[in-house]
Amino acid sequence: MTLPSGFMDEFTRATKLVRALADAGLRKHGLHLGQNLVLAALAREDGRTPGELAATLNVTTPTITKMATRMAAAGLLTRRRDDRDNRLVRLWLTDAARELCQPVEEQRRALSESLLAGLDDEDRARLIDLLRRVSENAGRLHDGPVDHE
Amino acid sequence: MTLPSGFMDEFTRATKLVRALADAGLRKHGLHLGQNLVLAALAREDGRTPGELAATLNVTTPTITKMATRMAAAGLLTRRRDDRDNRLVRLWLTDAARELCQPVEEQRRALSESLLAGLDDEDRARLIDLLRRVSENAGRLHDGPVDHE
DNA sequence: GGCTAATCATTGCCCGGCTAACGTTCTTTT
DNA sequence: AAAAGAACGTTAGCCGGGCAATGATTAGCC
Repeated sequence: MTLPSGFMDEFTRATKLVRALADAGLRKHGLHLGQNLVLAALAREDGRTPGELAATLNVTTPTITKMATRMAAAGLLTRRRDDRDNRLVRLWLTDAARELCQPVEEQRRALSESLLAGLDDEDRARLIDLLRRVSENAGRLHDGPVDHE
Repeated sequence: MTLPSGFMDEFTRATKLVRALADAGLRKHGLHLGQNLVLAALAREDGRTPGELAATLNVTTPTITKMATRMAAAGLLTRRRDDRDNRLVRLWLTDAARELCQPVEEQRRALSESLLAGLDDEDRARLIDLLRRVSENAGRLHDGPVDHE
């Protein structure tokens, strides 16, 4: 009974702090938090559609389109409609964006390392495993409860 | 080398899922995500100022004032200026809000339990401890790097 | 006492997330 | 072939987060 709902408290606290740090780190490269994800996804496979990106990033399509608009304005990507299916829009990274990938990834790795400072390999593996199990539980709750009321 | 930056990935994934579930849960009580925190803080001590709330919730003051505006519109709290110091604004929960406290807290506890399903007490304690250590690392990084460049 | 400083809250604008409504463009069906 | 349907992306509007600038009020220092 020493932890009534201590998990939620500690979790939200951690997310806020980590989020702030990630944002600060990205900002140094002229990126905003979240654009990181689009960058990485497109780096792995260029020319994806907003819908595809949204699915792989676990966000909604409107989130992607708005981010794409800002990133296009920032010269990070270009929009082009698909030739065969004119409903589709394909997003392509610019050279400028592609040059950001590596430093951003490095910065991300460094942040991860800093956050895990003091944890040995066993602790890290355990933390990741526990987070994964929480996510799995969350995923189950997502689909399951279509709701009684 | 099996986890290049697996922590960040798994962490952001977990935060998104947990956030979504918490939001859905709150929504059933007519609350929005985040108002929960204001509610709990005011329940513990009513009549606090936006600045105080912001400090305890680790959020900026504008975030609180905007949330206060919405919550006031929703009939959850009332604004009143301090008599002695007219700069200060004090926020007071309405009876309606106070009646939400317990069910919301219960719902929060239930969510926590669901998320931790399958984890024994030892795992839970470990997870919370690991999160705390991550937060501590993050906190240190927050103050420390006043930045070299 | 009066002028300057510091302290609050608020407002405005940005980013990221959501849902809902809309307009286009294929696909299917008939 | 034409009409109904499905699949996409975009827009609009909300909430929660941030920062910067404004305005009001108090505290401090002449």
